[in-house]
Amino acid sequence: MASHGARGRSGGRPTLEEVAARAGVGRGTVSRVINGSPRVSDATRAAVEAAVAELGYVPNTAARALAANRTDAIALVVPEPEARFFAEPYFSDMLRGVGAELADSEMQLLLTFAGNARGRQRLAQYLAAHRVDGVLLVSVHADDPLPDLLAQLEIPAVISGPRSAAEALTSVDSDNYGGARSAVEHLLARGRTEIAHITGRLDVYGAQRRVDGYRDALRDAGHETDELLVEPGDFTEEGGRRAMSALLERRPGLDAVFAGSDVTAAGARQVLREAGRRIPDDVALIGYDDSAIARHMDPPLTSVRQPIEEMGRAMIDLLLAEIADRRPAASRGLERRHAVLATELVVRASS
Amino acid sequence: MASHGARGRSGGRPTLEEVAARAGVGRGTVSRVINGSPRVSDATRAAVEAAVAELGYVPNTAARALAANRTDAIALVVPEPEARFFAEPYFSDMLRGVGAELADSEMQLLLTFAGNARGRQRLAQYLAAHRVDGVLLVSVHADDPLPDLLAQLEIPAVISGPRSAAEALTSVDSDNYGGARSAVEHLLARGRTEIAHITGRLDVYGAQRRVDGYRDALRDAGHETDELLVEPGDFTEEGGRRAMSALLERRPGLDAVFAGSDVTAAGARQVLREAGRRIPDDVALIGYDDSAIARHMDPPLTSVRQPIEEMGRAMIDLLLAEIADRRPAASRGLERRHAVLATELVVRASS
DNA sequence: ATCACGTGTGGGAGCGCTCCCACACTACCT
DNA sequence: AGGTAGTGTGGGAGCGCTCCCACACGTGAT
Repeated sequence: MASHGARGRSGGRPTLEEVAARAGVGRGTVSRVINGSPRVSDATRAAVEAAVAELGYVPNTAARALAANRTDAIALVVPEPEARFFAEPYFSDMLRGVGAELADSEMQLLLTFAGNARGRQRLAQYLAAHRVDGVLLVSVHADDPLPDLLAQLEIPAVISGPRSAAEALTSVDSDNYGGARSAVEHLLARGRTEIAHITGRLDVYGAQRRVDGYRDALRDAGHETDELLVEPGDFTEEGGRRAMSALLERRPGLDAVFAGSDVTAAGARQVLREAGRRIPDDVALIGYDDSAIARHMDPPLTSVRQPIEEMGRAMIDLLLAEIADRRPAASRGLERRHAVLATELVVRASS
Repeated sequence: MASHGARGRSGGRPTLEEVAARAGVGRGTVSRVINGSPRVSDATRAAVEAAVAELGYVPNTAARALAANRTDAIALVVPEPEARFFAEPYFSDMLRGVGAELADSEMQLLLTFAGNARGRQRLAQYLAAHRVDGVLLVSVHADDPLPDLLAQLEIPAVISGPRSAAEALTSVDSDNYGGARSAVEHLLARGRTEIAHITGRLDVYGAQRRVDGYRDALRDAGHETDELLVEPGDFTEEGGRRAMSALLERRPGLDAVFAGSDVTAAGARQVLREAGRRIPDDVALIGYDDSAIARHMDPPLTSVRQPIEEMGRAMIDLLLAEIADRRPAASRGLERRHAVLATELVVRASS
């Protein structure tokens, strides 16, 4: 057996040319049918479709990508270690929305982790090779160079987070400020007076905005700011425990805690229990994200729902639009390129 | 700093040809350097590498794929709804092993969900288009047509599970039978006499093998089979609760439970607690997977550790070898194409 | 009749690579 | 001297598409 015969012409998949021959038309016509161009007569279209079906023709992605200079793929970039991706429901919700919105598109989704230096390196290489038509960037940190890199490479990209994170990039955000306000206002309305806040990781934009919402709600209600009631967390359960311990020590009289995430609230709850505080009788507790944890906690946790799945959908919509705009290199419409989605307070037994 | 030098040309990225011109060599030589061929003199190689660096050359993936008829990508196919993927540590461990082993390869990993009919459809289309060089198939169910499809399309593939699942495909499995035996033998050695088993989903091959191991261990120890001590579960917490309730009703005198997964064990634990049974005093409990849950449970859960991460590594190794073998269309070495990795019982306070 | 258009259609010219053959050029034999 | 390897190198011939120009047809206005 000739070793170089592996390039087998006869045994391979059918090509455009073969379909064209079968249907008795030219290559261009088949291409038009495949790509849904309207400039084909009904009879011709039917003949081509028949030939495609008979031969089981499937377009060669590589050839298309080379000729058309596009890949029909987009990347969901997670600049976090994989462990966090699995630990936080945020990402799975986001992925669900993205997947759903992408379901009826031809686009293929690539999941890319870039949690360490090596991953960053690979990603940069990857983007430089233009292996994707667009990028979805979630969980961007304060000093992250990724947005700049994307802008510089002129790769369409949508970021989840506030516009300030990367002015040049389209963004989709949820109303972190308003969500935090609604939580605090709810606690105030229930008569709580000493309300603590365990923040998220402050190098994540949204976490900072929640702190702002917390502060402003208290200030607008006439409370004076007590910085000892604010303790940094990091979105993890362990961080929640640590912060709660610190808070109890500094302000044993607190009667409510607004946590930066449900997971954090779970950690805080443990410490409160161990300290003999009843929830909500002694201390009211509110989380953020309204994830599955919130529903299953004992008692069920009041939480600020972010429309994460919708955010995923919105991000895809904007990204696809931006990719489509890239073809005719005009009309760089700057209108409504920054979306903010509303949050909702889901009240349960913990408050 | 010269990275912008050649950009003006046709507005695009530098090509092989441009690198060749810059280095004063031919296209073929540059290609050889890029692909690490040894048939290049040191001087020439250095010149080419300099030109590559100066121009910031990055190979065009599409062109390479078209010319070489390969994609440098492999797919990790998860034939489950996305929710399960996130809920079960099994998948994240597997992904970690796969990712680690792939880190120093040029291969890119695609994560593909095919949990519903629509996903299946997309996947089939995807495979038919040969968009990947190989496939990793995890969590295959009994009547799944995917292995056959892969064999038919002649796409290199490695399956996680026993060889019987798809004789034609390379497989990597952990010793489910032995793992279950070791768990039961441990319980027997501790003097337990009425040992129940909550199974995994029985349409998953591994779960069935664990039942076999459970039965054989009891039989070999001279116990007679009591089918009322076996209750089907589905790997979920809820399933564990349901099964435990059923078992307690049928066999209130049981003194040990071997659960099909740690998550299942967590569910069983809740029901045991509510029924007033102390662990391990009244009832010993053993899980499977040795996931994070096991370590953090109260009391810490004895569990059968599967080397999932290693399985991921092994799968990648075998797959890459198979892809490499595909080039010279000879030597379809059938040797050691079915690997079985050992399990280990991790004993903690619950037994 | 001529011209002007719009509508379908065929096929040439690439896209940027890899593969492989041909061709130096150098050893080291007979 | 001629022969025979082996080594490094250049470049033609594609891979299977998309893009776009050319052209064959209508059809209606001049």
